Amino acid sequence: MLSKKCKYAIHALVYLAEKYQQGPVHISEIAQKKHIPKKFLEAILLELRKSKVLLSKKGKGGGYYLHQKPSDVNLMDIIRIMDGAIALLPCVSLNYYEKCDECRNEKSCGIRDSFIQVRDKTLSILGGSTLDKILKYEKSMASK
Amino acid sequence: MLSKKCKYAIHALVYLAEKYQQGPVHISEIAQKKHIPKKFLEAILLELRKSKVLLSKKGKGGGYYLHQKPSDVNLMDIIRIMDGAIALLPCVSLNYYEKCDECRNEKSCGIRDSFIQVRDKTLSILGGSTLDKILKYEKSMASK
DNA sequence: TTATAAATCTATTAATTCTATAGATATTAA
DNA sequence: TTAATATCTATAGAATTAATAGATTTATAA
Repeated sequence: MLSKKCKYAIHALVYLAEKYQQGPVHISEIAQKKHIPKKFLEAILLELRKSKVLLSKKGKGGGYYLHQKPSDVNLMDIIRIMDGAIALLPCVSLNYYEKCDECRNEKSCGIRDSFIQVRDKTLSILGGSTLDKILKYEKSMASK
Repeated sequence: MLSKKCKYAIHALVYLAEKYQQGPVHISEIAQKKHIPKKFLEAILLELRKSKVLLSKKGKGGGYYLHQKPSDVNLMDIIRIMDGAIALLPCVSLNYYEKCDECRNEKSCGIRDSFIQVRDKTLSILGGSTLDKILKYEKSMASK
């Protein structure tokens, strides 16, 4: 399961993709529209800014906005920033690998093999899920 | 990420699949061979017994053993028993569904769509990963 | 120059979950 | 009757998650 923090981050980013190139958006606006606790969202957006996903402008008329085009931001990257590993086992993670105590010979571990498959499929789907595709999907479904 | 409890459960079950039809196996033996804290493993095996995955025999010469053939036990079922939902979002889970506060119209949510794909691929891979296949894989790799 | 509105930073906390352990009890086989 | 085993109840420390509070900094506009 993704953490709430991560889920909030995704929703906030989809909202900012909708407002892409329309100037900075207030935290309060996002919090209200997406039903996210404001103070919590504050910390989330700050984290996304530090990871170069967002840019911000302080002071009056300030707010947050996307650093890149919506087509350059995907769910895989967001989840890794907010929650860390995507793989279901540490010994199978590409970015957050940790050795497993249970098996001596990693290569012959039949458990790993299944989770490597899950990891690769998941990365492929999430890596292809960009903010613009998510928006397009929502607009195509809204008319139905 | 799977919990350690779940990972321990999988390793223990693979071990019991190896000893299938060779009588009950002691907790201590599994704990030692798989490097799992004994008392923790105790709770895990008890949970698997209550879920009908294992059977047990008390007293001298007792222990735990598989209730079904190794080909009838798969990772999907084990993970659901130990950790609950497999889906990455509650609003996309088949067995542990929960409504999402962030989106009004679930059907038109572009985020859900991606996670439904991840869920289905994951279930398909894990559902097909049975204990006997895991064992076969290990034996085929051990000779290399 | 000043007032205001916004992000930023530091700290804290409540709740929950995870991981693990301790000790008493029940059961079975020899 | 004894020893070996699972079973049950309770507990607890650690880590993580989710959320809040309040002070500070920065930028804009009047």
